[in-house]
Amino acid sequence: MKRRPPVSIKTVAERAGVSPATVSNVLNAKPSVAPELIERVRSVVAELGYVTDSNASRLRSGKHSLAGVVVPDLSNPMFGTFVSTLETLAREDGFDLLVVSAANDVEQEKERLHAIRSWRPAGLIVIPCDGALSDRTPPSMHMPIVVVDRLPDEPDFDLIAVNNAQSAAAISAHLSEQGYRSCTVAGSMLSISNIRERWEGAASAAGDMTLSMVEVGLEAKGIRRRLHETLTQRRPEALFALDHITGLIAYQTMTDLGLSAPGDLAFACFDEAEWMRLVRPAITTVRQPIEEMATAAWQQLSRRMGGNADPVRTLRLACSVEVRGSTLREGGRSSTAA
Amino acid sequence: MKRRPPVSIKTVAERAGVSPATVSNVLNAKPSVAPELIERVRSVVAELGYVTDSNASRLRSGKHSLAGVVVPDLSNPMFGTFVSTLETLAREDGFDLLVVSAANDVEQEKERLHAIRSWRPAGLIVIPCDGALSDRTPPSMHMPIVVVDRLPDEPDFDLIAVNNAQSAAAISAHLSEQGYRSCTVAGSMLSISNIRERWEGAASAAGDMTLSMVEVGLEAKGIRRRLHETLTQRRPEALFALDHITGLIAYQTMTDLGLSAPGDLAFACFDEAEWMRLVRPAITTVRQPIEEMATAAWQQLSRRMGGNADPVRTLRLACSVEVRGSTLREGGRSSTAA
DNA sequence: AGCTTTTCATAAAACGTTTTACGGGAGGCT
DNA sequence: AGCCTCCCGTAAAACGTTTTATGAAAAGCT
Repeated sequence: MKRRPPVSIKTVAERAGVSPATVSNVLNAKPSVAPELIERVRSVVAELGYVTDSNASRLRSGKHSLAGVVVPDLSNPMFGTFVSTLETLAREDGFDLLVVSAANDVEQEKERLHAIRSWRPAGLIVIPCDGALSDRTPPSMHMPIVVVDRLPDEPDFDLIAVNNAQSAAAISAHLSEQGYRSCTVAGSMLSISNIRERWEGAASAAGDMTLSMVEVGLEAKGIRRRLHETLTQRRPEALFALDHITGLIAYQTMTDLGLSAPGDLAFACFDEAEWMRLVRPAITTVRQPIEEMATAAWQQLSRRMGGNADPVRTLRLACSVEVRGSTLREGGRSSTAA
Repeated sequence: MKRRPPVSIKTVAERAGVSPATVSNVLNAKPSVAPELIERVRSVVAELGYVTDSNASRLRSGKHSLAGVVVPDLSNPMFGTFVSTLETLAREDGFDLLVVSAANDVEQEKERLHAIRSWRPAGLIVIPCDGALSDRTPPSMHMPIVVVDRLPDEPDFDLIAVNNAQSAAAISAHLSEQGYRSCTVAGSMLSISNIRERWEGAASAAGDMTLSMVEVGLEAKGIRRRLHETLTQRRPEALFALDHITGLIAYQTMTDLGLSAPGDLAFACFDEAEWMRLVRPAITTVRQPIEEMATAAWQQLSRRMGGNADPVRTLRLACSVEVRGSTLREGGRSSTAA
């Protein structure tokens, strides 16, 4: 725990008997430095373990190498995977990532969105808690922003999302086709655009299956209560959870009540987690292409940071619908469709 | 996408008709600024949406408000939860977090550990890929570092970990007590300290149950192959997975082979994930206190960043052992113990 | 009024870089 | 020899802040 004086470019310069400018030139591989000096500087850098201060560098050169990522909740493995993928891509382009998670709280999201500006990132990738993003991005925030997964209220941003409506419709159609006559659709909140889109999609393809929607909120306790009510009071023939958390708690609640799929009721979930393939019977799901979303988001942000000023663009990726035992009426075989 | 000129403290100063120094004084709540000026500056700041540049601020003041976090893999929900918890704590203390994940790769970890220095964080919290951390932290890296979860090779760092050996011993003892005569213990790699500790703990309490260890590696394909071999060639009476990934793939493999616990063999896992309570029978696990680890890590780092120079300290937290159906011989009831 | 003290705003320096502009020396040409 | 390039290294300015030192005006005192 020695308190050595910090080593700066000056320290290196002195020790190598050159000027700071020369050290800078060596480190940034500028032409016109004598080979001998390059060598000398390099060795001093290695010896001292000197690393350029990115902040000072950015300050002078204006070249940023930091990008910000805002997700609703890092403890959700979907977002973890998203960030993880993003990070690999960013590093390839020489960027570091400042990651903040908003704990599913709109207030915190606002605060973090503000705080992150103080680091002057070159751009932002945001999965907003809900749609009201423009409130939280003052006009003075003039850096490229790519929004992912959830539609912002105003179409001022590039957007990467999935085809929520079609995918939900596929599940709905499948359930109807299997002969279920009633289905409860459960999702956190309709104010979140992807939940809304999924509900609308499901509704559009229900055929003569009667559909009802229940909003369960974001907090575990409340979700559990609402689902318990739903399953005990007038149990539907099918249950379709519109997001991961709701699906998880729905399955727990079913288990607690001694209900199993598809015997007591069919069960499907938008968003796929590992365990959904592990339980028996396995659960019918819609799997989102997380890695592809991350890749598309980074590419788009990359372009924007590079100065591209094309009109704002929306990209919808396709999910895969995985039909498994939890929704099959008879002992039919599971299949996969787009 | 307008390219406004960036707004700096000077812009604010001009517009408010004061000097930059005054603006700084207002923003940092220094005494001796006339109330009227405070008001004037505040309103211009709000109007322009000005946010202090943390980098420039740090450069001059030497006060850092950034801390680094290095985890092996963000797509692992345990680490996601860890980072998420950490972030809340950090924000409370006015810190932002630079999060990097090493994709379980020692080379990448080294590279990131190097790269992160360029941001001059005030301190680092690291969950290393393996033990050989000191290679990767050159002496010139003189900032406080708290290591979490895995012992570094040299005890130069503060450490927060769990009582791996005792907890694994508890599982081992439980299995032995239930009358299983042979148990295969599967873990990624013994070179990772917590896996090693768990194996040693398990071995210490096996009683007359014969134990054998199989190292499966970190990569899904290899893990699957090794476990498949183990379960088909000379199937033990019990299987104890020493980490989350191994546990997940072990369970998948069992399912694929049509084996179920505890009938065909008992199954237990170190590390608990949601699904382990959802499958039937539920799985016996050791649950690590992730949030507590994060809290302890931040507290310790906080102290160090505050200048505390006490001798390096190791903290071991207790896990809870959750005995469930997957290891119970008879139709016994599940119980919980420390 | 004349003095001291207090109050409060500012100019300028500094932080660690990169960049621009300059200059000294070596070599090539007439 | 004189001149013009070219090569290569450096001094100094600049980036956006905070801090230190300075000084002007206001207030308090006899």
